[in-house]
Amino acid sequence: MPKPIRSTESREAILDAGEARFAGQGFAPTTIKQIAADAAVNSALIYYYFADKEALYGEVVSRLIARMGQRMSGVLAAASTPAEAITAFATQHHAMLESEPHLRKLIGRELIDYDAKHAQGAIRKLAAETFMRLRGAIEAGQAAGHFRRDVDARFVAISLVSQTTYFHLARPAISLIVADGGPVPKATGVEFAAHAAQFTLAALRPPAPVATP
Amino acid sequence: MPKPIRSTESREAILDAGEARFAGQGFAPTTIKQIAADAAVNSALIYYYFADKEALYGEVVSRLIARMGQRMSGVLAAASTPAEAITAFATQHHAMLESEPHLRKLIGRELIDYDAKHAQGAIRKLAAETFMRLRGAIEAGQAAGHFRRDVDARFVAISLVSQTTYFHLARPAISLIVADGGPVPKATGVEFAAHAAQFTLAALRPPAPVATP
DNA sequence: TGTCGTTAACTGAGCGATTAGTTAACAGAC
DNA sequence: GTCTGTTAACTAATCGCTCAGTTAACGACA
Repeated sequence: MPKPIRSTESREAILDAGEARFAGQGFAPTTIKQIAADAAVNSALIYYYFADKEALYGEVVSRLIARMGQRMSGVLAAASTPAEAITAFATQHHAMLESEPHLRKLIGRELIDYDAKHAQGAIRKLAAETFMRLRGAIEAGQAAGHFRRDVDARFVAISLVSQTTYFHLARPAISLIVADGGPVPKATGVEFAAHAAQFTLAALRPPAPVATP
Repeated sequence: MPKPIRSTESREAILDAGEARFAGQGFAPTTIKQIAADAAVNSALIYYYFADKEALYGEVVSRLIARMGQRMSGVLAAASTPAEAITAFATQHHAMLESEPHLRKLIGRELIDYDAKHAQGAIRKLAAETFMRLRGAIEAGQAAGHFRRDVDARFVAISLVSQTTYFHLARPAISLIVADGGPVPKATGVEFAAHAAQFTLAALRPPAPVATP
């Protein structure tokens, strides 16, 4: 039977299917035939658009990280004070990891399995744009005297990111701690994101000035 | 020709080889033959000691997590004040992740790929013993009035663990931030662990009392 | 308007290599 | 002589990837 020509539609479908499969099962256990079936496409077509399985994987990962960077950069750009930037970042970073379920697994695996080699470019951009914006906000707060100055702004930014990220990455362990082994309630995630922001702001609070008699 | 009988020695060798391979490459890409070769053992012997590849993997992961829990519990038990517990935990947790290179990858993958299902028991024990000790130290500090009371001690403990863990998990990304893409210097890791402890203690510092006129 | 050439999009069939797991047999210890 | 530990040889299945084609769309030219 003849085949309808979908052109770039097929390519997108392959990328979407690949994202879901690679995120859900990992690289090796995912088969080209699975992706083809999910995308409703002949498996050979995948090799028409992508050099091989790994090249497809690379595009999937890069696309996802770029999406994440754009979203977080937007959040930071919209904040009007350093404190607000920190709060907004924590809240939105958590929300993003909650709403894009593939993110946590795909990026986690890319970092662990491949030392981010497929996403080099995307991660470099993430570091240069999104992370730098976050660091800039912290340094602005330090310059204005709202935050203590005796901490490395880069370290503070890492501390902030680590909290929201880890909460999602280590979900199965967290669930034992906050939910007795059951699924972590959505409200708890929101609470924790708020905690991370407050925690960070509290750590940045300048020490009480010494009384000058 | 048959080899001399090594019994439990062979079993241990298989577990060790499995640990290195599963950590280095992940579950699926690791083959039974590779493990057998590394352990200097016939591949069929693996099926003599373990039901299948997955059962072997489960034992490898559980053994590793148990080792980690024991070490960290010891660190916490040795601390004499809540503040010292926090500092010691951060320092030693970092040191452990540095000295046991398999930990980061194996546990990361177990959390992401399998929702910790192979390590259920080991992680449950970790949550009940090690994590509870850490939480207890924080609550003791709150009870004694050294730490502010308006934070959930469980969340604080997660915030602390997340920082040291994330630093190692996201190493390829961190290297772009603190080392311009090169390998993260050992000293930077130590500095960050110290930062995490100070950061946590700063966030726990009670707010300056309001002057009562 | 018709038709011819070219190219992009797509497919069915299958090769070659790999792998988890099995089996039947055997050596040494007790 | 039986049980534990160990092995070589084998199987059944899977999977990445290639290849030799087919089909649809489009532009050029008569």
